[in-house]
Amino acid sequence: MRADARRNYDRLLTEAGAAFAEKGTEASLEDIARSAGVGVGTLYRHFPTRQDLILAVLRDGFEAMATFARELDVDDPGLALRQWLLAQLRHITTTRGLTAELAVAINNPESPLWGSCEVIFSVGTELLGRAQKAGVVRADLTQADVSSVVQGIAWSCESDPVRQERLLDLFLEGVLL
Amino acid sequence: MRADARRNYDRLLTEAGAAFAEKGTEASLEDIARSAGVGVGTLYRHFPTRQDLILAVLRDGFEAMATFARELDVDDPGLALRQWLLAQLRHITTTRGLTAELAVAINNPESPLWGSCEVIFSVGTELLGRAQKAGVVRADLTQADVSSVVQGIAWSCESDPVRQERLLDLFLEGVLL
DNA sequence: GCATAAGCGGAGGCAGCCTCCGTATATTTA
DNA sequence: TAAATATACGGAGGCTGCCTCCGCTTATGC
Repeated sequence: MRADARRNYDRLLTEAGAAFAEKGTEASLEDIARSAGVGVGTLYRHFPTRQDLILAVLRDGFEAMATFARELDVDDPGLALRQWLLAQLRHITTTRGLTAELAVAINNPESPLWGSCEVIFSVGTELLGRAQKAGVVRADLTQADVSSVVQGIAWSCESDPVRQERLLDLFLEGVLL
Repeated sequence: MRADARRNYDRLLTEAGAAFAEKGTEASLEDIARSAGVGVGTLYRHFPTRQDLILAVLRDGFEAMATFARELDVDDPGLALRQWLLAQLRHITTTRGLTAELAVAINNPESPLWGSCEVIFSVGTELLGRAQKAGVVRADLTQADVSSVVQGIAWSCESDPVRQERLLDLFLEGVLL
């Protein structure tokens, strides 16, 4: 790879990382090219699709993550696992787009979307309350917890209902008394 | 509201529902207007933003969901809750966009994105394995389960790290021995 | 230094977003 | 029922972002 190509590649990666973190993964590619000081043609030659660019940015972050993971305390595997998961949460969150508005709305009465989530929320609360009264669900669980977990599972296994069910069961086994 | 306006509103809602289910929430609004047999101007008058349209479609579905929930077996609250959550998963999944490519990739060796997820996956497997060997995590848990749950939590509480942590702990309490 | 392979960049065609306003139609009034 | 009025319609047009294509530039090897 020619020296100038390498330089442009690196600049694009840096700028893309900043842009995605700030504006989400839908940030304008022309803007990214501009702030890297190259033409769009150059961007597209290095990263034929947006996906490719996102992926390259993620890969960068992944390496740092892996390093972090290898340095975690070996003597306390439970704690280490937890720290690892937390770090991942943080990383995913900074690179993820903004599609979560609805997921936020369902737990936030201030949101303009709240009104139409209310029915669902109250019905869910009712069912949860009943299950708790019957003593089959731990009492400290809130409807907000439940809806977030459900949203999350739905999203993360969008095209695999079998996995969705498995994860839901995993969650419930910790929740059912 | 004038009769023709009502008619167009309903048509738009129907077509939008179909389009979002088929192509995700990024479906072209001009296409939706066209298939509803109205001009884009009409679409934008009724639904000033894409968000408004998505919301209206969801609201439609929510009503059916609430009806379903009210009919669930009162004598078995645990089962009723589970059925309710499953129905929600299904509903969310059909209306959600397609941003889940990465979430899928991390559990799918066939995906073109798999390569760069591999490091993360193997490091995670390592940490999980250690925790399991130490007897602090149940043995039947897989790395695929963990990464899906983490992705899901990250997404569903994107802008609220406190909630993220709480949900993670909820999950772990069911998982830790 | 020269040849040439490698890389650059931005014009241009296309698609989707959203606004604006002249036209059309439902509803009200007399 | 016909005029008056309020309400709603539609699509042209301006704009932004996507992606391709190809003539020009520059690094590299001899």
